[in-house]
Amino acid sequence: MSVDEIFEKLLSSESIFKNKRVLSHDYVPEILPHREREIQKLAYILATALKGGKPSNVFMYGKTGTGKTAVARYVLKKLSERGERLGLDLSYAYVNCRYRKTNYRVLVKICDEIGCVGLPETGLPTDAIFDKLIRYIDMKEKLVIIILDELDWLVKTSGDDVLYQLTRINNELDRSQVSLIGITNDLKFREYLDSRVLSSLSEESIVFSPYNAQQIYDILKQRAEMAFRDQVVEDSALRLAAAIAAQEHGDARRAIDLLRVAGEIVERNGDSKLLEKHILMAKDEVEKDLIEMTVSELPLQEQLILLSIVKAHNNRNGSKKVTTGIVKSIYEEICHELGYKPVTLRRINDIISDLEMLGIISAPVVSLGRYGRTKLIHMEVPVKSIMKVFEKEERFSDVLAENNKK
DNA sequence: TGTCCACTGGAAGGGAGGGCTT
DNA sequence: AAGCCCTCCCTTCCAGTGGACA
Repeated sequence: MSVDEIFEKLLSSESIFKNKRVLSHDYVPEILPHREREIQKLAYILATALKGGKPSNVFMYGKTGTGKTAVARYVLKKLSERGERLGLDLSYAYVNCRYRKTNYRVLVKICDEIGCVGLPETGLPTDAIFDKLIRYIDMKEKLVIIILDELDWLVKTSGDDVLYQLTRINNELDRSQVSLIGITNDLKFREYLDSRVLSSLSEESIVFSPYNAQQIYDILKQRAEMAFRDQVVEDSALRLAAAIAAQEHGDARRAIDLLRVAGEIVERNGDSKLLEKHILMAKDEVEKDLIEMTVSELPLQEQLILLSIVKAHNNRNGSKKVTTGIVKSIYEEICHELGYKPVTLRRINDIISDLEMLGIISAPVVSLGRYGRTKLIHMEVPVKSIMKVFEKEERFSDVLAENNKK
């Protein structure tokens, strides 16, 4: 089929989607099923703002896809609508720390969100940005609510300095006030925090438990009705998607991804109904895409280490364990062959930790007694998807060719 | 019971690539 | 242009450690 034909086909056939945007990550529906309790609690806390007071800081915990972000956005949206009607000056900033791992970038993003735009991505002292933020907020008499999503990433990579400053920002403000909402999916995260920051941040806390299959089904049903034309989606397909997502610790976002990708597959194939088989196809595609994208965006050294880990697993005869030391020696061989300068063991160790954070590998520290202490490295994703990325990279072709010979 | 392996992971710092202010 | 300060990736140095083995 030529490109023209593809376009033609897509345009001429009636889309199975009614409103595809409903299935995107940042869409917040009018009704959030099974989160009534959490919404109420957050609304109670934030309602203080409507009377001109400063709401308590809130800490929200819960695994990925349990609705934390959606609840926060939902309540904030309602709050600012209501605030507007009452003539209150209220604004909020949403920052996902996963994509802005430094203090500086988080601050710039906050400024950006509340309308203080045009700050450079790099260059200024962090303090200068902080001052700008304070001055901007204090310009008008207003309440600013800052949502810090995936806060654990920020604290793990650059400490809690900014968090500390933010929890104390009200001392610096004369006319305005700031409330913080911290969101994390790492339940052990509290341990990393300075106790002053923790107590200030968790004046209130809300815990989100994972959805079960029935609840995910309800969510999917709601979205499917909005997203697809009538009679397109089979109920069994929704059940299956819900079951798959429930297995993976009740992640509703994953379930919605499955539904969206399945819809795309249906459309691509020119089918008219979304069935169980499409969900299964979507499952593979979603996983593969995610892994391939992650791996292909890794910096050179991280790719080299990952390649070494994959090789170590391939070479492993029988029960030989893959440890940091083994990866290091294979990595050094590969660097030698390809003419790269190898990084030190200390750096390798950090890279292994990074790969673990990304979920590509698991690397718990174990003690082998007499044989020392090390990380025991396992693959957490199919090797095939990783290799697919490396095979496309010309710079690795030499090592891979030799690998195939063996 | 103590030793000692093979690391782990904190701390400090450097230098390349970049932007801001003066 | 100089002098700061930023991030990112990396190095050097080193104290700390769980548990198999002698």
